[in-house]
Amino acid sequence: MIISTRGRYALRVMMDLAENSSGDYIAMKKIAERQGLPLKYLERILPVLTQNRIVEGIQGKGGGYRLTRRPEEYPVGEILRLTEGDLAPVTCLECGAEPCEKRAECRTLPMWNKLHGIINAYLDSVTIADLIAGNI
Amino acid sequence: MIISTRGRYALRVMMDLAENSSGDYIAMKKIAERQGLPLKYLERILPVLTQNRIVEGIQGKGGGYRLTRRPEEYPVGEILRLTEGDLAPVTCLECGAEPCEKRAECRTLPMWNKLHGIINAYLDSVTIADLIAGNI
DNA sequence: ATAATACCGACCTGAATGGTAGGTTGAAAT
DNA sequence: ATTTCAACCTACCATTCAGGTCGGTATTAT
Repeated sequence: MIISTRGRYALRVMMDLAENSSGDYIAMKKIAERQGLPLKYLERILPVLTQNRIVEGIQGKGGGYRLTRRPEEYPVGEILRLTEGDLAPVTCLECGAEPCEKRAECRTLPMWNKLHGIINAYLDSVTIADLIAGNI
Repeated sequence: MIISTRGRYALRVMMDLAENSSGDYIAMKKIAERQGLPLKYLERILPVLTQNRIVEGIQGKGGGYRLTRRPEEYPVGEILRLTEGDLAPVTCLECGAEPCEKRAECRTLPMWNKLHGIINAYLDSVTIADLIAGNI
């Protein structure tokens, strides 16, 4: 399994924000209720999205979250890379990984590299708008 | 990360068996030494390969393992599915998973399905012989 | 008999998942 | 000013999984 609940919940939140965008900020409590997800857990997932300007978060009464782009401008891959970390198929390809000493002669690495590329290319070809429209 | 050491080690073993096939059975101890992998751990990984006739294992002195097909007849995907379980990107798609009650209306499922297909198609297009030949 | 080998089950450690609990900060409504 | 609602933050916790290790048993050639 690659994609944990963190990434899946983040996608659900993004879709909810996209579908209920009236210009107002939307409280996470509303989204949690609508989507049937644990509020406290969502609160732990969302900071990375606000820090990366994926969504805009406003505190205080009447606050909440709002998209910063149009739904068709959010590739699914971008959301997943932020919430899940790299979508690397093997640890060797992860960003922070200490380089494997067999890297130079490794004969499986090209395969993992290509797989990594294929996965990212596909996930970046789908947008939040596509998910909503059922355009898969 | 999708692929753990189980699957990666299994591939290394298969490549080693393919490259050192003289018709004789090859002791796992030899492979562990050559590849620098923990023998005891390999012994825990291999039974699933023998049970599925991927390799043939013979006990006793002079025993060991031997491929049952030619290297070009082993798709990487087959080895990985046996050692890693499904290569499903989300738990919802795993074989033994209890069906999600939102499955019918889930709008991300088609994307996961397609991704799953893409991953399997690629990994099944590469064979052990390709890995050895650097044919990626 | 002995040595070498696959095979098998129990155990162990550390990290990650999937949360929960409780509080702090900030802004708007009263 | 006070209250209320919201994001934000830190610590904790239970369960599962990764990546092994350990010790032994069954089987076969010499």
